[in-house]
Amino acid sequence: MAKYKKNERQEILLERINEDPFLTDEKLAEIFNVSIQTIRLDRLELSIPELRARIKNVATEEVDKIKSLSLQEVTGEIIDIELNSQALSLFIIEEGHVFEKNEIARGHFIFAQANSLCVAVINEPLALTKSADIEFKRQAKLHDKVISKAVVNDMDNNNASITVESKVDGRLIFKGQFEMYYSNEGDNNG
Amino acid sequence: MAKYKKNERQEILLERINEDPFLTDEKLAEIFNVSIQTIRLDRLELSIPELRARIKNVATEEVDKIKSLSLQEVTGEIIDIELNSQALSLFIIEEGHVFEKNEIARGHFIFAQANSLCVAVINEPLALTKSADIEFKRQAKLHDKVISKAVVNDMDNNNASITVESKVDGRLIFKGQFEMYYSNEGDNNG
DNA sequence: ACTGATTTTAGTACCAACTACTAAATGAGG
DNA sequence: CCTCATTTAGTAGTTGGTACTAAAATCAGT
Repeated sequence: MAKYKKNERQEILLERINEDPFLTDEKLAEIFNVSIQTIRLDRLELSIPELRARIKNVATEEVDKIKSLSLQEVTGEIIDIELNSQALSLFIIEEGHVFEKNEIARGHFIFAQANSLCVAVINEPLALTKSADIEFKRQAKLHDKVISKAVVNDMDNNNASITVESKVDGRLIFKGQFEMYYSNEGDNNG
Repeated sequence: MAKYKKNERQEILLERINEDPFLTDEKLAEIFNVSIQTIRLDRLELSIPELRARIKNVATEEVDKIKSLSLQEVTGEIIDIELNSQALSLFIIEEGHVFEKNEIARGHFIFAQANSLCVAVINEPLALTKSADIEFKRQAKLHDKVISKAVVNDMDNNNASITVESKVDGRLIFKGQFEMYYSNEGDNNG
């Protein structure tokens, strides 16, 4: 139970609280075998907020994450659109979109961006994907900015044919040919 | 500022706290134009925990949600697998997977299930989707149980050809032909 | 209008987990 | 031994409550 020096203790304290933000000063005092006051002094010096504030931070952060996830109804941000003609979207690959081990984007997000764009470019209340021919040309990695471009080739008889190309740094990573069904009845998309 | 009756107030209280768990009794008292004691009585009757407990729940629960999201590396639960041959997975359509307005599953989740299954069935450290031909036969709706079956047609020269069929209640909703690249180097999938 | 029950307020004591502050005790180095 | 840094102790005050008692207000039925 050798006590740490101030420096050491504060370093480890930071780590510990990072690992588990739910530790009270009391427990931390036990862990480091010092008084509560010392822990409080440490937190003050390191400007680590108190337990409740930490918990609240965790809670609000996670709430934000959930919100941003439900925003993913349309994957990617539409940056230019000419209805029934063509559209452009940007999708930034974040932690949630990649495989942990190799940081390669999961294919379905790339697909989702393209698919969402197809739905968006069609100016009708109902738009469903009927079929698609897709090709993954190269991998997208964490933090890549994927630009997707959809071009409507033709639209008639409630069917639209759309070509999508997705690029990272100008290099093609994905290409897809989408056949969509649309209708002015119904209320939404798919 | 007509005051609600007890029943009404408690119903709305529940909703309010569900929407925003960060409301103190004090603020709730203001909102409903009643005393703090009344709010506390209400919470007691409805067994709604106090603010701090609520926040803590959000913090811990949402951490779990994030974890379950990373579990979605494989979308759907694999229920049977014969490596390099065939596999079966179940994917239950939940709130997060559908368009709010019409409760139709977003296509990319259906695609993701199929794609993940292809990755899983290949018993190699690296498996990437090269291309796919897919067809959405009919819509999947909220709470549907989608059963996906992948059959490996052939594997050679680091390329696998896989057919996937997804069904709800025995009816085909999705069919896809996947061409995968695999390798025993690298460490993961895509 | 009166009564009895229901609902709402008020008020007190207590709790956890603190902050902010003062002050005393303990170390460690020169 | 003296001194400065570090640690500990202790007090008062805060937030957002619980648990409890009791009074006041409101409502419902006769």
